[in-house]
Amino acid sequence: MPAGGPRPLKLPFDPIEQAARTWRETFGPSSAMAAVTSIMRAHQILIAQLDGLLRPYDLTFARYEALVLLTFSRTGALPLSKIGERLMVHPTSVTNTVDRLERAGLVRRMRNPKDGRGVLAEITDQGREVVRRATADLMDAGFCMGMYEDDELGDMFDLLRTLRVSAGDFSE
Amino acid sequence: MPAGGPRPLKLPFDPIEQAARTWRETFGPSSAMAAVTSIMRAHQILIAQLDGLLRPYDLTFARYEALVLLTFSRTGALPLSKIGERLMVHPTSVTNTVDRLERAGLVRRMRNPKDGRGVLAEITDQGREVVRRATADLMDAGFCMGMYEDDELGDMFDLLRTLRVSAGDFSE
DNA sequence: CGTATATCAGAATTACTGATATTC
DNA sequence: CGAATATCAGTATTTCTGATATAC
Repeated sequence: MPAGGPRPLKLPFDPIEQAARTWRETFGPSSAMAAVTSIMRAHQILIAQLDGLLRPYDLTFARYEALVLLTFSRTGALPLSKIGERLMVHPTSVTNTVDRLERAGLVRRMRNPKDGRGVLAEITDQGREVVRRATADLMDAGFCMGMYEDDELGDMFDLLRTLRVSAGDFSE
Repeated sequence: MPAGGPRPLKLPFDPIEQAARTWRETFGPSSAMAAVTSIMRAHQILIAQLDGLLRPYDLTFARYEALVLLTFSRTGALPLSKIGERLMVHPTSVTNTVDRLERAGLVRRMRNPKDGRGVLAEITDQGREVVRRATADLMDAGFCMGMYEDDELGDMFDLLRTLRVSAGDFSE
């Protein structure tokens, strides 16, 4: 489990900024490299903190996202294929995630009455309760983004949206 | 190896934006959640594309970063502890990374003459050549950030810097 | 028949928790 | 002696590559 998190290092300088400086001298323009490295590090920080918050519920952020997705569905159940599509994870990862949630009693596998090939994952009452409590904790923690103003969060979403569009995540 | 990458899904809508809408109705304000989810997805996209570009060199982005760090050092050699500090990865991950690079002949382990406890990783001539070629490829691909203007990349770096400062990565 | 849906086996990456030998 | 530096064993998570059984 991606646990405790990268302990604070408290370097006396910004390591990414310094690398960017050296980079510029060696290879040339470096703003793309600095931005990419920043995203990598931001992801690492957030995963560590979010997984830490979710550990009391024996959830990772990935499993939490799947549970939330089921909560949002009309009937509390979705085909595994749809889960993979929405969360953009590999089919085998969906199987894995649902295995783990099922073992914990948070979801239940069912035949898909609409499609004999398919399987539905349905959230249980216990699953709904866990999502409720985990979400309360995450929101109390401001999703680990409490250092930002609301408009900055909007700016970040807008900026990253360009990348997601280019990757072909969705049209329009 | 984090291979090929998440294939484009071409949903007819933005799944993160839609989740944010539902989220707002169910739990409340959602800009932090949308920003976090965007960072997660951006990381996933970038890792897949960068690792894809580096696969011909049998490198992952993590191993590439370590190699670049050595390139930037005065003597081409650094203590493993320093590598872990700069790249902000776990000591066991450094050992792992250096193992892999050493097996590929890109770095060489040496005693640290300044500290009998320590080990230096020194980049080899072959390692320098691989970095040179891999970097050329990455720069040709604009680090997979070619959809952004330079000022947008700067904005992104500045925005994410706030998160890194809050996480205690560095002071000032 | 060809495609889609899961699942399984097997492999790789990354990282965390201890525990340990060595050296400062 | 206490702290730092790797390393090792073991575990967890996630993902990818086939291969496969089932059903559309």
